[in-house]
Amino acid sequence: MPELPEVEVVRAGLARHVLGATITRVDVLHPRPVRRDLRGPAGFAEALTGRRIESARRRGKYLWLPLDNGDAMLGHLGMSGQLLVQPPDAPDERHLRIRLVLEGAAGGRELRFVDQRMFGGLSVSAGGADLPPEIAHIARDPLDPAFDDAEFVRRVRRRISGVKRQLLDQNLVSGVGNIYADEALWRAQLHGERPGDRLTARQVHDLLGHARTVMTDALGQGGTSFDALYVNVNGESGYFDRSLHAYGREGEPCDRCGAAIRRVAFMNRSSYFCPVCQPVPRRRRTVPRTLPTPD
DNA sequence: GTATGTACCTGTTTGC
DNA sequence: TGCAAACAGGTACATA
Repeated sequence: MPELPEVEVVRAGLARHVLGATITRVDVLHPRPVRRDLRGPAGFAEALTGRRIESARRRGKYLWLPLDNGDAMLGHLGMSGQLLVQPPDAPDERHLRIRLVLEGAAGGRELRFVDQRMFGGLSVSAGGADLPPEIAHIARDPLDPAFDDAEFVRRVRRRISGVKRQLLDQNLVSGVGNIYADEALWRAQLHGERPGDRLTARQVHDLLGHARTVMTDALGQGGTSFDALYVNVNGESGYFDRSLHAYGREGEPCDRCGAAIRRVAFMNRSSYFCPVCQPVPRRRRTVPRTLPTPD
Protein backbone atom coordinates (compact mmCIF):
# COMPACT_ATOMS: atom_id res chain seq x y z
CA MET A 1 0.00 0.00 0.00
CA PRO A 2 2.26 2.77 -1.19
CA GLU A 3 1.79 6.08 0.56
CA LEU A 4 3.96 9.14 0.27
CA PRO A 5 7.16 7.70 1.78
CA GLU A 6 6.98 4.64 -0.45
CA VAL A 7 6.31 6.75 -3.54
CA GLU A 8 9.25 8.97 -2.66
CA VAL A 9 11.47 5.89 -2.41
CA VAL A 10 10.29 4.90 -5.88
CA ARG A 11 10.92 8.40 -7.23
CA ALA A 12 14.43 8.47 -5.80
CA GLY A 13 15.12 5.04 -7.26
CA LEU A 14 13.92 6.13 -10.68
CA ALA A 15 15.99 9.30 -10.47
CA ARG A 16 19.03 7.16 -9.85
CA HIS A 17 18.42 4.47 -12.43
CA VAL A 18 16.48 5.70 -15.48
CA LEU A 19 17.57 9.30 -15.98
CA GLY A 20 18.85 9.91 -19.48
CA ALA A 21 17.45 6.62 -20.76
CA THR A 22 15.59 6.54 -24.06
CA ILE A 23 12.37 4.53 -24.34
CA THR A 24 12.70 2.34 -27.41
CA ARG A 25 9.60 0.18 -27.08
CA VAL A 26 6.40 0.11 -25.03
CA ASP A 27 4.26 -2.98 -24.43
CA VAL A 28 0.84 -2.40 -22.91
CA LEU A 29 -0.19 -5.83 -21.64
CA HIS A 30 -3.47 -4.72 -20.04
CA PRO A 31 -5.56 -1.71 -21.09
CA ARG A 32 -6.81 -0.73 -17.66
CA PRO A 33 -3.61 0.85 -16.31
CA VAL A 34 -3.58 3.31 -19.23
CA ARG A 35 -7.30 4.15 -18.92
CA ARG A 36 -6.51 7.76 -18.03
CA ASP A 37 -4.69 8.23 -21.33
CA LEU A 38 -7.38 9.24 -23.79
CA ARG A 39 -5.29 8.09 -26.76
CA GLY A 40 -5.63 4.50 -25.63
CA PRO A 41 -2.88 1.88 -25.33
CA ALA A 42 -1.50 2.40 -28.85
CA GLY A 43 -1.43 6.18 -28.50
CA PHE A 44 0.19 5.89 -25.08
CA ALA A 45 2.92 3.67 -26.50
CA GLU A 46 3.46 5.90 -29.51
CA ALA A 47 3.74 9.04 -27.35
CA LEU A 48 6.52 7.48 -25.29
CA THR A 49 8.54 5.68 -27.93
CA GLY A 50 11.77 7.49 -28.79
CA ARG A 51 11.52 9.90 -25.85
CA ARG A 52 14.32 10.45 -23.36
CA ILE A 53 13.64 10.55 -19.60
CA GLU A 54 14.88 13.83 -18.14
CA SER A 55 14.12 13.52 -14.41
CA ALA A 56 11.80 11.98 -11.84
CA ARG A 57 9.38 14.15 -9.89
CA ARG A 58 6.58 13.70 -7.39
CA ARG A 59 3.60 15.45 -5.87
CA GLY A 60 1.80 13.58 -3.14
CA LYS A 61 1.39 10.03 -4.35
CA TYR A 62 1.67 10.93 -8.01
CA LEU A 63 5.01 10.76 -9.75
CA TRP A 64 6.02 11.75 -13.22
CA LEU A 65 8.98 11.42 -15.56
CA PRO A 66 9.51 14.62 -17.58
CA LEU A 67 10.45 13.81 -21.17
CA ASP A 68 12.72 15.57 -23.66
CA ASN A 69 9.77 17.02 -25.62
CA GLY A 70 8.10 18.75 -22.66
CA ASP A 71 5.57 15.96 -22.08
CA ALA A 72 5.71 13.63 -19.10
CA MET A 73 4.84 10.10 -18.20
CA LEU A 74 2.51 10.45 -15.23
CA GLY A 75 1.99 7.56 -12.84
CA HIS A 76 0.13 6.56 -9.71
CA LEU A 77 0.78 3.29 -7.90
CA GLY A 78 -2.74 3.00 -6.54
CA MET A 79 -3.11 0.19 -4.03
CA SER A 80 -0.72 -2.39 -5.32
CA GLY A 81 1.36 -0.81 -8.07
CA GLN A 82 5.11 -1.19 -8.42
CA LEU A 83 7.65 0.28 -10.79
CA LEU A 84 10.52 -2.12 -11.26
CA VAL A 85 13.76 -1.68 -13.15
CA GLN A 86 14.66 -5.12 -14.42
CA PRO A 87 17.11 -6.76 -16.81
CA PRO A 88 15.29 -7.90 -19.94
CA ASP A 89 15.89 -11.57 -19.20
CA ALA A 90 14.11 -11.38 -15.86
CA PRO A 91 10.90 -13.45 -16.06
CA ASP A 92 7.70 -11.48 -16.40
CA GLU A 93 6.00 -10.73 -13.11
CA ARG A 94 2.59 -12.31 -12.63
CA HIS A 95 0.83 -8.95 -12.76
CA LEU A 96 3.08 -7.20 -15.26
CA ARG A 97 0.89 -4.61 -17.03
CA ILE A 98 3.23 -2.30 -18.93
CA ARG A 99 6.81 -2.73 -20.12
CA LEU A 100 9.09 0.12 -21.21
CA VAL A 101 12.28 -1.03 -22.92
CA LEU A 102 15.12 1.39 -22.18
CA GLU A 103 18.37 2.23 -23.92
CA GLY A 104 21.16 4.62 -23.08
CA ALA A 105 21.94 5.53 -19.49
CA ALA A 106 19.95 2.58 -18.18
CA GLY A 107 20.98 0.57 -21.20
CA GLY A 108 19.48 -2.85 -21.67
CA ARG A 109 17.01 -2.56 -18.87
CA GLU A 110 13.25 -2.46 -18.66
CA LEU A 111 11.00 -0.26 -16.59
CA ARG A 112 8.02 -2.41 -15.61
CA PHE A 113 4.69 -1.37 -14.17
CA VAL A 114 3.36 -4.26 -12.11
CA ASP A 115 -0.06 -3.92 -10.47
CA GLN A 116 -2.26 -6.65 -9.07
CA ARG A 117 -5.45 -4.67 -8.39
CA MET A 118 -4.98 -2.04 -11.10
CA PHE A 119 -6.09 0.96 -9.10
CA GLY A 120 -2.92 2.56 -10.34
CA GLY A 121 -1.91 3.51 -13.83
CA LEU A 122 0.29 5.41 -16.25
CA SER A 123 -0.52 8.08 -18.82
CA VAL A 124 1.28 10.59 -20.98
CA SER A 125 0.66 14.19 -19.94
CA ALA A 126 0.97 16.68 -22.79
CA GLY A 127 3.17 19.56 -21.70
CA GLY A 128 3.29 18.10 -18.23
CA ALA A 129 7.03 18.13 -17.64
CA ASP A 130 6.89 20.86 -15.01
CA LEU A 131 3.56 19.91 -13.38
CA PRO A 132 1.04 17.74 -15.24
CA PRO A 133 -2.25 19.67 -15.51
CA GLU A 134 -4.09 16.46 -14.59
CA ILE A 135 -2.77 16.78 -11.04
CA ALA A 136 -2.73 20.55 -10.68
CA HIS A 137 -5.52 20.22 -8.11
CA ILE A 138 -3.43 17.96 -5.85
CA ALA A 139 -2.15 19.89 -2.85
CA ARG A 140 1.47 19.91 -1.84
CA ASP A 141 2.51 17.30 0.73
CA PRO A 142 3.67 18.06 4.29
CA LEU A 143 7.28 17.23 3.40
CA ASP A 144 7.27 19.85 0.62
CA PRO A 145 9.19 22.94 1.81
CA ALA A 146 6.55 25.12 0.11
CA PHE A 147 3.68 23.54 2.07
CA ASP A 148 1.69 26.32 3.77
CA ASP A 149 0.98 25.17 7.34
CA ALA A 150 -1.07 28.20 8.28
CA GLU A 151 -3.31 27.88 5.22
CA PHE A 152 -3.88 24.19 5.98
CA VAL A 153 -4.86 24.95 9.57
CA ARG A 154 -7.20 27.69 8.39
CA ARG A 155 -8.93 25.49 5.81
CA VAL A 156 -9.39 22.53 8.16
CA ARG A 157 -10.96 24.76 10.78
CA ARG A 158 -13.35 26.22 8.22
CA ARG A 159 -15.02 22.85 7.55
CA ILE A 160 -17.36 20.75 9.60
CA SER A 161 -16.03 17.51 8.06
CA GLY A 162 -14.27 15.07 10.34
CA VAL A 163 -10.57 15.66 10.57
CA LYS A 164 -9.62 12.22 9.20
CA ARG A 165 -11.63 12.79 6.07
CA GLN A 166 -9.83 16.08 5.67
CA LEU A 167 -6.43 14.44 6.13
CA LEU A 168 -7.32 12.10 3.28
CA ASP A 169 -8.53 14.95 1.04
CA GLN A 170 -5.72 15.33 -1.47
CA ASN A 171 -6.92 18.83 -2.30
CA LEU A 172 -6.06 19.93 1.23
CA VAL A 173 -2.90 17.96 1.82
CA SER A 174 -1.48 15.19 -0.31
CA GLY A 175 0.37 12.01 0.47
CA VAL A 176 -1.56 10.99 3.59
CA GLY A 177 -3.33 7.64 3.26
CA ASN A 178 -5.47 5.63 5.63
CA ILE A 179 -2.56 4.12 7.56
CA TYR A 180 -0.62 7.30 8.23
CA ALA A 181 -3.83 9.20 8.93
CA ASP A 182 -4.65 6.76 11.74
CA GLU A 183 -1.11 6.92 13.06
CA ALA A 184 -1.00 10.73 13.03
CA LEU A 185 -4.39 10.90 14.79
CA TRP A 186 -3.21 8.41 17.42
CA ARG A 187 -0.11 10.49 18.11
CA ALA A 188 -2.17 13.67 18.25
CA GLN A 189 -4.71 11.93 20.53
CA LEU A 190 -7.56 13.05 18.31
CA HIS A 191 -10.51 11.01 17.07
CA GLY A 192 -10.85 11.10 13.29
CA GLU A 193 -14.49 12.14 13.50
CA ARG A 194 -13.72 15.33 15.36
CA PRO A 195 -15.15 18.11 13.17
CA GLY A 196 -12.51 20.47 11.81
CA ASP A 197 -14.34 23.54 13.02
CA ARG A 198 -14.26 22.26 16.59
CA LEU A 199 -10.50 21.97 16.75
CA THR A 200 -8.14 24.64 17.97
CA ALA A 201 -5.45 25.95 15.66
CA ARG A 202 -2.93 24.36 18.00
CA GLN A 203 -4.56 20.93 17.65
CA VAL A 204 -4.58 21.08 13.84
CA HIS A 205 -1.04 22.34 13.82
CA ASP A 206 0.09 19.50 16.09
CA LEU A 207 -1.76 16.94 13.97
CA LEU A 208 0.05 18.19 10.88
CA GLY A 209 3.33 17.91 12.74
CA HIS A 210 2.58 14.31 13.68
CA ALA A 211 1.67 13.46 10.09
CA ARG A 212 4.98 14.94 9.05
CA THR A 213 6.88 12.94 11.67
CA VAL A 214 5.18 9.66 10.80
CA MET A 215 6.01 10.06 7.14
CA THR A 216 9.55 11.26 7.76
CA ASP A 217 10.20 8.22 9.96
CA ALA A 218 8.82 5.89 7.30
CA LEU A 219 10.91 7.59 4.67
CA GLY A 220 14.02 7.03 6.73
CA GLN A 221 13.27 3.31 6.98
CA GLY A 222 12.05 2.80 3.42
CA GLY A 223 14.88 4.75 1.90
CA THR A 224 17.38 2.09 2.72
CA SER A 225 15.42 -0.91 1.54
CA PHE A 226 15.30 -0.79 -2.24
CA ASP A 227 18.77 -0.59 -3.66
CA ALA A 228 19.40 -4.32 -3.73
CA LEU A 229 21.75 -6.48 -5.76
CA TYR A 230 19.72 -5.94 -8.89
CA VAL A 231 17.84 -2.72 -9.14
CA ASN A 232 14.45 -3.07 -7.52
CA VAL A 233 12.48 0.13 -7.48
CA ASN A 234 9.30 -0.73 -5.67
CA GLY A 235 6.79 0.45 -3.15
CA GLU A 236 7.63 -1.85 -0.28
CA SER A 237 9.21 -0.11 2.66
CA GLY A 238 8.73 -2.87 5.20
CA TYR A 239 7.39 -0.18 7.48
CA PHE A 240 4.11 -1.73 8.44
CA ASP A 241 5.28 -4.47 10.77
CA ARG A 242 7.42 -2.18 12.86
CA SER A 243 6.22 1.03 14.33
CA LEU A 244 2.46 1.23 13.95
CA HIS A 245 0.57 2.20 17.09
CA ALA A 246 -3.00 2.07 15.80
CA TYR A 247 -3.45 0.79 12.27
CA GLY A 248 -4.24 -2.91 12.03
CA ARG A 249 -4.05 -3.43 15.81
CA GLU A 250 -7.70 -4.10 16.69
CA GLY A 251 -8.00 -5.60 20.17
CA GLU A 252 -4.34 -5.06 21.04
CA PRO A 253 -3.43 -2.77 23.96
CA CYS A 254 -2.78 0.87 23.22
CA ASP A 255 0.95 1.60 23.54
CA ARG A 256 0.11 4.69 25.59
CA CYS A 257 -2.68 3.70 27.96
CA GLY A 258 -3.26 -0.03 27.53
CA ALA A 259 -6.89 0.17 26.40
CA ALA A 260 -7.88 -2.13 23.54
CA ILE A 261 -7.54 -0.53 20.10
CA ARG A 262 -10.87 -0.36 18.30
CA ARG A 263 -11.73 -0.66 14.64
CA VAL A 264 -14.71 1.05 13.02
CA ALA A 265 -15.92 1.24 9.43
CA PHE A 266 -15.05 4.48 7.71
CA MET A 267 -15.51 5.41 4.05
CA ASN A 268 -15.60 1.78 2.91
CA ARG A 269 -12.46 0.99 4.87
CA SER A 270 -11.35 0.86 8.50
CA SER A 271 -10.28 3.31 11.12
CA TYR A 272 -8.26 2.23 14.13
CA PHE A 273 -8.10 4.29 17.29
CA CYS A 274 -7.73 4.13 21.05
CA PRO A 275 -11.13 4.77 22.68
CA VAL A 276 -9.49 6.26 25.77
CA CYS A 277 -6.74 8.45 24.29
CA GLN A 278 -8.89 9.40 21.30
CA PRO A 279 -12.42 9.69 22.67
CA VAL A 280 -15.32 9.68 20.23
CA PRO A 281 -16.59 13.24 19.87
CA ARG A 282 -20.01 14.10 21.18
CA ARG A 283 -22.65 14.53 18.56
CA ARG A 284 -23.16 17.97 17.15
CA ARG A 285 -26.41 19.51 18.29
CA THR A 286 -28.80 19.26 15.36
CA VAL A 287 -31.36 21.73 16.72
CA PRO A 288 -30.09 25.22 17.48
CA ARG A 289 -30.24 26.16 21.13
CA THR A 290 -32.41 29.14 20.24
CA LEU A 291 -34.49 29.11 17.13
CA PRO A 292 -33.67 31.89 14.67
CA THR A 293 -36.25 34.60 14.59
CA PRO A 294 -38.16 34.79 11.29
CA ASP A 295 -37.58 37.82 9.11
C1' DG B 1 -17.91 25.42 -2.80
C1' DT B 2 -18.91 21.78 0.68
C1' DA B 3 -20.40 17.26 2.30
C1' DT B 4 -21.05 12.56 1.61
C1' DG B 5 -21.43 8.10 -0.66
C1' DT B 6 -19.92 4.80 -4.12
C1' DA B 7 -17.61 2.41 -8.19
C1' DC B 8 -13.52 0.62 -9.60
C1' DC B 9 -10.38 -3.91 -9.06
C1' DT B 10 -8.53 -8.80 -7.66
C1' DG B 11 -5.99 -11.89 -4.43
C1' DT B 12 -6.50 -13.42 0.16
C1' DT B 13 -8.99 -14.49 4.20
C1' DT B 14 -13.01 -15.87 6.57
C1' DG B 15 -17.33 -18.20 7.23
C1' DC B 16 -20.71 -21.54 6.27
C1' DT C 1 -13.58 -29.57 0.30
C1' DG C 2 -15.82 -25.96 -2.04
C1' DC C 3 -18.11 -21.95 -2.64
C1' DA C 4 -19.48 -17.16 -1.51
C1' DA C 5 -18.89 -13.11 0.93
C1' DA C 6 -15.96 -9.88 3.14
C1' DC C 7 -11.95 -7.28 3.04
C1' DA C 8 -8.05 -4.27 1.68
C1' DG C 9 -8.11 1.38 0.10
C1' DG C 10 -6.71 5.91 -3.37
C1' DT C 11 -9.07 8.35 -6.52
C1' DA C 12 -12.66 10.13 -9.50
C1' DC C 13 -17.14 10.94 -9.90
C1' DA C 14 -22.11 11.54 -8.67
C1' DT C 15 -25.46 13.59 -5.94
C1' DA C 16 -27.50 16.77 -2.63
